[in-house]
Amino acid sequence: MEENRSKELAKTYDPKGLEDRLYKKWLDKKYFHAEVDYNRKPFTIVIPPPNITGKLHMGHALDETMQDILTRFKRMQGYNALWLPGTDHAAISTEVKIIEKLKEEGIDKYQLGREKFLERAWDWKKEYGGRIVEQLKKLGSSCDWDRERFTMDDGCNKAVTEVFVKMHEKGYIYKGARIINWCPVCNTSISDAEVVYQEQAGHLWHIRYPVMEEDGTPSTTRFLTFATTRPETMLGDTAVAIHPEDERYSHLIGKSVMLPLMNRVIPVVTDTYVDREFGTGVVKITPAHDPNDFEVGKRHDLPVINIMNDDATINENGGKYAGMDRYEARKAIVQELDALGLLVKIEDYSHNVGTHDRCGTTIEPLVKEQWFVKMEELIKPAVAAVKNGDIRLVPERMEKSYFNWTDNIRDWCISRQLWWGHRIPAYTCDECGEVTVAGETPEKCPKCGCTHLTQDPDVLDTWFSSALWPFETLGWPEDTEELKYFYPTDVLVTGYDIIFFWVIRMIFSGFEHMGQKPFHTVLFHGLIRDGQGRKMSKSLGNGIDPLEIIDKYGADALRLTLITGNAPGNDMRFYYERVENSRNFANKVWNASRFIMMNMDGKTVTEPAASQLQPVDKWILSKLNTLIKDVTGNMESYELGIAVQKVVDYLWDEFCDWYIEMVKPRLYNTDDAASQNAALWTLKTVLVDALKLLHPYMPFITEEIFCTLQERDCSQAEEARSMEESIVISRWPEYREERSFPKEEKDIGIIKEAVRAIRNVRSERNVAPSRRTHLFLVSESDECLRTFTEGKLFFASLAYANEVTMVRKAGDDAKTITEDGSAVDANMDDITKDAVSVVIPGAMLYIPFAELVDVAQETERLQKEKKRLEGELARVNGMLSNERFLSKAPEEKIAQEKEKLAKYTQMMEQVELRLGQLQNA
RNA sequence: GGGGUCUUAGCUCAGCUGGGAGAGCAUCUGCCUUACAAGCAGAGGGUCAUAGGUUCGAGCCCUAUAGGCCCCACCA
Repeated sequence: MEENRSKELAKTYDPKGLEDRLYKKWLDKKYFHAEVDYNRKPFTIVIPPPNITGKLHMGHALDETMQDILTRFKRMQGYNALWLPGTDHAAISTEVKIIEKLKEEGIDKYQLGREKFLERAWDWKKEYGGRIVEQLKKLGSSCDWDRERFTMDDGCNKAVTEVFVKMHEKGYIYKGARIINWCPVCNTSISDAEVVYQEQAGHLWHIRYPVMEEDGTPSTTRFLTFATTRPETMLGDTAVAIHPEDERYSHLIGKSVMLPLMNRVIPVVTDTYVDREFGTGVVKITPAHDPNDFEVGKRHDLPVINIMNDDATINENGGKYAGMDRYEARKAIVQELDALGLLVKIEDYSHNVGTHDRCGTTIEPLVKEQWFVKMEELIKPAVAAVKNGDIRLVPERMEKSYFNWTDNIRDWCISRQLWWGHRIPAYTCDECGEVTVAGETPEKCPKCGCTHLTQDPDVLDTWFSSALWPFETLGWPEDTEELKYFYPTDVLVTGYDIIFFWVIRMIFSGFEHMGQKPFHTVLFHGLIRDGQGRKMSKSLGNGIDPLEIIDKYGADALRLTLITGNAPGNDMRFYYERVENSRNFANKVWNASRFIMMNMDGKTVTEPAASQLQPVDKWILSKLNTLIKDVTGNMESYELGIAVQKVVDYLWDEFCDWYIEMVKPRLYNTDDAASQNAALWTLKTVLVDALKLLHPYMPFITEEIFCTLQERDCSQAEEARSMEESIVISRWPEYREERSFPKEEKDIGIIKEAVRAIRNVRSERNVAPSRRTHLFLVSESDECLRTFTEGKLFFASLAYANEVTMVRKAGDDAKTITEDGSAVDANMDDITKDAVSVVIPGAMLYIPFAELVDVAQETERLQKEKKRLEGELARVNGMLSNERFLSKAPEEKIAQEKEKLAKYTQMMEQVELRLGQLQNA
């Protein structure tokens, strides 16, 4: 202990080393671990599991910071706080990465085989799954690592199978041939949500098909012309469609046309899907390769001819084009059509092309057998829960986005032609083809009894398991205590970009499988962009690595930066300047603490009697009290940025720039032990509480100071010290009525204004260089304000209401005043003649320096002030004479306005008085 | 095409249910001051996109317009 006290604290705050040391301590002490305890209220957050392939990026950093803030806040409030971490297997993105890596080694996925491939995948998981976890720790995340989960661990696997079987039994999961989005590069189907549309320059080919004559031969004169962006799909055309009410083509209803190149006669059908205004008003119908055409085909019972292989080459249904790549075939087909005189023209055309969000490949719509989840019924409770407020989305506007999704929901394609993921528990009988869905591999086919069954090779969409995350991580489908105690969880924190992918799916899954919502609040955040407002991306190379920022500025500075300066749910730009500011704040807090510890050194600080507290002490304590109330309120309504901004402003502006300055003369220039004790106690008390308020945001620095302070504080009783061995588990400060001092708050507020006014006048007059002003109240009984600047001593007697504030120059008698510290009675008449006045809210300050007076300037100032007051008076009078305002406004507000009226009226009188005096002068 | 959102100081953004235009950074001025120059004390700078409307009163509510961004759907 002696050693600690004598050790000098570094002049600047350096987070290096310190952060890892503290994090290790927290883990060793198991502060983050939560056990079921029915005597305490739980607070639960499940982490949005980062991909095992992922590297920590700014988006994660923000997401984790917000969750950590909530968790730490609730933990300090006494909740049994559980933040449950884990990682996601991320089916497709992981598989893509592994394939890439294999390619580098010259290994082909299919040559390697499924089993070996999965071994590699698990190796990958072991290597990289741990990486992101370590990076989360760098941020200070207070996760319960003992409960870490993985979407493909045994428990989750069990949950997924259970859900699949159950939903299949209920008819919510079905297998069907549908148009799906096919990625020819990844060789898998993807869901609608994984398709991104990109504007691409392409062409519009105008093609004509000969109309069939009565005699069954193609006409050489009558054609039906249409336009297409994908001419190669004509190989699979099974009809041509027109609008039923389109008079231009009514004569062709019931007729057929000849499909060139394939020499297939296909019918002309009528369908309202056709837009008469677009192009020629004729559409070729390719049910196998276009979702709309597929629907048209169903309505008209058209054959579905698939002309494409999985790798986007033309298959045997494409006649002589079989084997060609889709784009080669396109070229060849266009050429041939041109040769046949069937190509009318080619237009440049820019249109939206669907691409795969993972690899950017243009997707091909294909008809395939896939597994789907029927959404219509499932979605209902999820919609209702948000509508009736059972689940709250923050910010509220996200509800619109949410309903936009739910209102247009389509069945969810859940099968993926991948290897890495949860394999679909469906088994096909080799003999009779019967499909059995079961939790365990069936011994024999229930239909024919054959013992040879083959499991469906496909795996499930990665979001299928993530949808179960809030309860599978708590032990479901087992009936665990954890599930009973921690479920439903409390808050889900995530980006608005995965409302559909994840949030909706978790909500309906919670209702379906648990009969209960998975969480009561969803807190959304935006994206982090670079300094130019661009999305951070690998291709742009504009990503900023959070770990680099942590290394340079510390995790606390990064966290503070991410959480401040933007509204919930809005995107934010990342600037180094802002991190610097955060780092500077950390340094400020560090130095304030250093100041306090230096002064406390070797002293026994005890709680002073209320009478020993000086007005400034009461002021800062009262302000703290208000701060506690505000911050707690803001945090409870998820206004995290606003809350911490208030703490920062309080610590920097009020505590450091005013309180510490005001208290210095007391510590350095007097011997009043009681007063010093009161000051030190106030410094310590305020610091500790403010640190606690700050701790959820800046866990490391607050812990370091908190502990150092405890160690050095020899007045602290031994048992009291052990009660709060760490700020992590310390008690959240509470509002205390006995520490509310409205009068002192008002008084010091006025003094601050007064001092500022003095500084302004001095600065404007260029009378003396403006230097730091030290001031403090001499005693509690009188309302004297003693200030000194550059060694000159001023005396101020302060009053409000009907009195005035005066600052007198301390001449030869200054010393007497200093020594006995008593108030000076000043007569108004004595000073008004040679004083400069400054109007401040609620009081008038006279600065009695003749040399400062410039009548013209002062008159101008007062006239400006008069004008402002006139405006204010007009406003307040307007309000108070308005009947509607008087009848509708709350009492408090009316009283407030009346107070203002009185105040302004009085200020006006003073201004006018002073103006008169100046005119006489 | 449907929906959302934004337009406030030079830059990036706060501004909750209408009632005194704010912060950070940048700029300028003055300070080595006994916790902190990563600091301190100040200053300048805004017709709150435009036009209407509701109101005693609008950055905030309503309508329209212009421009930016995002999401969804997607037209062959």
